[in-house]
Amino acid sequence: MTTEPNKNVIEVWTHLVSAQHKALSHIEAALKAANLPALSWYDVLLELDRVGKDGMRPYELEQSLLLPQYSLSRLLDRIASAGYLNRLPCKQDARGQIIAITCKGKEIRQRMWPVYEQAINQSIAKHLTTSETESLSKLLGKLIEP
Amino acid sequence: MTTEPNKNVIEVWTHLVSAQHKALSHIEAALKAANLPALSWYDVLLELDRVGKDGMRPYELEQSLLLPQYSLSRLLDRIASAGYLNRLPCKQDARGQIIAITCKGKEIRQRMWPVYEQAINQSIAKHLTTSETESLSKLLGKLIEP
DNA sequence: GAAGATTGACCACTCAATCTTT
DNA sequence: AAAGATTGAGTGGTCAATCTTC
Repeated sequence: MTTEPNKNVIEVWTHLVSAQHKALSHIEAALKAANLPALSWYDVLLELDRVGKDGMRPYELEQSLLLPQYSLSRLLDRIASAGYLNRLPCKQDARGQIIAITCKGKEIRQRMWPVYEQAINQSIAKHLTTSETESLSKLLGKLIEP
Repeated sequence: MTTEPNKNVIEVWTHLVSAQHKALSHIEAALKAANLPALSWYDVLLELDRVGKDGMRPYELEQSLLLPQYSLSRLLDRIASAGYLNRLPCKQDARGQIIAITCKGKEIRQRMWPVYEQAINQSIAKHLTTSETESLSKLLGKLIEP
């Protein structure tokens, strides 16, 4: 809480970067080794799967994923090209569109999850006790608060 | 430590991504707003500044930074073009080279640090007590261990 | 004018291939 | 053959500009 230099604060930052990098590399490598799409695709497909067949608007996705509009636009292009989602015109607002997951998209997401989950467990759970996991989750939560 | 699905483990992962993303965005934005180079340049310049005027070999830098060889090679290109480091032939091993920070490089690194530090403090210290900071540092440390 | 979304140009990262020296 | 380092081609991210509709 002080404004003076604090060694532990710097260390939190460097450890945060290293830990995220290490876990992410492991997860992406596991997906690639299983011939599955990248993690960014999973995030999109998960959200679309949750809202079901009525789909959602891209600007709604922006908020849950941490992507700017132009970046999401191109990501959706690629996922749509692979046949995992459809883009439909939006009747309420002709500027926008509705994106909805396809059967093929649901299927690939289901195949991704076990690989993803196992990689998360290996990156996180293997290093911590149950109680440490809980503490870490709470502390990281504080960093995210506005 | 279990192999069964654990809600907190997933939450640690998602919070880790969000927290790192939030802090990184803030830091990069602060550097850009001050018309300073990106964070990746700082990491290189800091290592070079530490070893002093004798410089170091690129493959040594690879280990401290989390970059593959080809990625570092291009990063060094850019930093050298800006005049912040010199590439010198290596007499002991003609395959390699020595990279050393320039005066201009030292200067820009010194100008980057206060901006960087303040952004870290705003991203981390503002959200945590001293004791929480210490705990978080230790817990994140466990994730990095091999 | 503002919001939803896309695009062209540019920058940075990745992979595999390459070159030189050991 | 292995290690240090670079490069060409392809991919993804970023910025500013643009288009359409509200």
